[in-house]
Amino acid sequence: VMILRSRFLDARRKRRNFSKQATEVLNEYFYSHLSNPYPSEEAKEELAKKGGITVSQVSNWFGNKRIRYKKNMGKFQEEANIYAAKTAVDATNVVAQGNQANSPSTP
Amino acid sequence: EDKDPACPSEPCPNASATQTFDWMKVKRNPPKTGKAAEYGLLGQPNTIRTNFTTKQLTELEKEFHFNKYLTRARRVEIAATLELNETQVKIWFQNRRMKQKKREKEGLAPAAASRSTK
DNA sequence: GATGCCGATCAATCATAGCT
DNA sequence: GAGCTATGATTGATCGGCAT
Repeated sequence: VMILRSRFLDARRKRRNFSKQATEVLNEYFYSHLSNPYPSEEAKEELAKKGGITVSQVSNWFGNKRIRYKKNMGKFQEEANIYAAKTAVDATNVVAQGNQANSPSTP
Repeated sequence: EDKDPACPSEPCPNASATQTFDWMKVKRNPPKTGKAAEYGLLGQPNTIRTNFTTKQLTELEKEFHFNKYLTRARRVEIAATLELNETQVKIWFQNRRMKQKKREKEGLAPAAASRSTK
């Protein structure tokens, strides 16, 4: 039965890629928090504002990003390096003081 | 204990540079939706995501419009009628409620945004 | 102690965008 | 224009926490 498998009730039609700015903001956060890329509701709102997208879209983006990143880490290495260079903040672990603003890796 | 002091600065020539954090190792248990998985021997029965038919979705949607929450009795009834687990019906309603909430929340200020709504 | 709901997330899939 | 990959959205089901 080739029943209408078409989910002709999907809003996914007519999808539009995010702007360069939005993608930039999202990736910046993702790679600067690679140890725990789970933005809080507040952080999501902030990212949504900066990127000019909705909070749901931010959630979707992180959901997809996390899954796809761990599915094929190698594929994102290059991208990771690019963004790693332009970041420094790390709010998750809070390794106390004495951390350089150089490399994201843990001393 | 599983810290690998990879190469901090400098893109070391060693394969993957970035370390693997816990979240990357998270694995979800496969859906035990089965009930038909009783013959879980031989080939793998079906521990996969169930695909609801249009008919089932239509009925569920209809019921949802009538009641956002189900009583035990109603759930049993619907599950039997649609040939689904009680759990599947329960979960469907939970997800449906969340979807409803999400839509209401967003459908309140789609685009536009003349002045930062705050 | 079991059961339901919520909020967040996962994981697979859909459908389109975009490049070759 | 087909073919393939990248990507945003949807959704059945899981996880942890809290309430009953």
